[in-house]
Amino acid sequence: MSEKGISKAVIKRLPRYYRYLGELLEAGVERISSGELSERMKVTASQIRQDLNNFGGFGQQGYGYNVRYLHDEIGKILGLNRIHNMVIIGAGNLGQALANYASFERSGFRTVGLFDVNPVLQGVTVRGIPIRMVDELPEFIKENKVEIATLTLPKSRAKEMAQLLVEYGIRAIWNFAHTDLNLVLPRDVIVENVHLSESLMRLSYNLTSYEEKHKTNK
Amino acid sequence: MSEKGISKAVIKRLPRYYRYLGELLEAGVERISSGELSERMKVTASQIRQDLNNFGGFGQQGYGYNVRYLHDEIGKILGLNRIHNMVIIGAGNLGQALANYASFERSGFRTVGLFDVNPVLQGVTVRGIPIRMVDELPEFIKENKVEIATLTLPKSRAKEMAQLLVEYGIRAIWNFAHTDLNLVLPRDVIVENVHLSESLMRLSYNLTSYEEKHKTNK
DNA sequence: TAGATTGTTAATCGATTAACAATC
DNA sequence: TAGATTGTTAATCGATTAACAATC
Repeated sequence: MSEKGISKAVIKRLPRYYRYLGELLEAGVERISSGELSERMKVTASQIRQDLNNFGGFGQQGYGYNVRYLHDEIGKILGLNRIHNMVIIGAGNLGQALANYASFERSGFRTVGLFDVNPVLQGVTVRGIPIRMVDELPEFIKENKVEIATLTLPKSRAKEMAQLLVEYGIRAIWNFAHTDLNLVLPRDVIVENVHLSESLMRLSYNLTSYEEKHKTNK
Repeated sequence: MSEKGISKAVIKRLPRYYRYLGELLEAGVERISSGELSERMKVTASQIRQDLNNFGGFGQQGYGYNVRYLHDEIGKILGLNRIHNMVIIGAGNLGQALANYASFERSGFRTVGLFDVNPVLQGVTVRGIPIRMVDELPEFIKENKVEIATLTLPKSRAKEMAQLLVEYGIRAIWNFAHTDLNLVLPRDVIVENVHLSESLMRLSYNLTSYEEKHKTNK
């Protein structure tokens, strides 16, 4: 019953399939073959079929895949068929920006609380959510069945806060701090990293190496 | 002279090496072996040596790597040894949050302009940067030698804006819109994606599949 | 010189692509 | 039934790890 050993590479692609299927759905497309989808997404049809077959046979020979069905099934695999309660820890610029992002709500990710250590922020509200102090966290997490904590704290404070959050019962951390939390947390806690500065460095690498490559041609 | 064919997997790891070396540097560590570094970073020593040797021999047999030297060399490889001028297109919550991020500045990424299509925002300033209207873009990009555009626009507007930016001379796009720009842009334009919603879905997948796996044990 | 550790080649492992039999 | 397209096995390709000779 339990899926096991699905590779990270496959999981990484699932949300993109989900997005394309959502767009097809909106466009009123009813069925699609791996061949057609492969053209749109610029991946091989073989990869699409292999990826999907990690989770089951969603298609039908001679027909292809029903768009709505496949979209919903991938949604279920991704856990989008239920509500996930989140708190945001760190109500600085990024924390507030994420709290304002209504679009996560549509996929079932509901921000129920916003926390900070700075007393000046206490009571300030963002999109109707008041900023609370972190000492209220243990109770809040239990009462609101919070699964996910978004960490938008400076790296100096992130590790200890992550450990506290886990003590308080948080199951997953969406980590925006520039540090590797997974090395200090139990393995059964999910950590998903968004390292913006690293993303920017990769961009910079590509920019730089592209220029290097073409310098001689000028 | 020109590096070619460095795999994406390697490039993805470079910023992390850079971060660890920066921390060692701050901690006053002078030299480090691939073995020691491998323990800290939880990767194999072999991988570290292989990765680095894509770019040159930075170490010394019997000694290891000089921390400062290696840090600086990786910095150069990543293009962090010069200033990159950026504009942010889309001055909503996320755009403003990114404009407020002083820490990118320290790696040489300088936000010189902030643009939006909404006239209501015209003249509002964020961290001293006034929000401008997009019709000023062509001139602004040329005058300020802007290389990178950060796209924090709703997906409906992202593709056409990306195409305009490229016409205006932008060399790279840091894409926060939920859409695949690379499919509509020339191949020599660098696109680095930050798909927050996809990141959240991967987190949700891991959370869900972990629960599935342990459900039976209860 | 002896010990340590790199740079690099070879072996293994995993992921992607190709091929095709199964089947709608 | 014939045509289309999946599900799945086999072949290829690439990335990671192991091993070790080179060398500081």
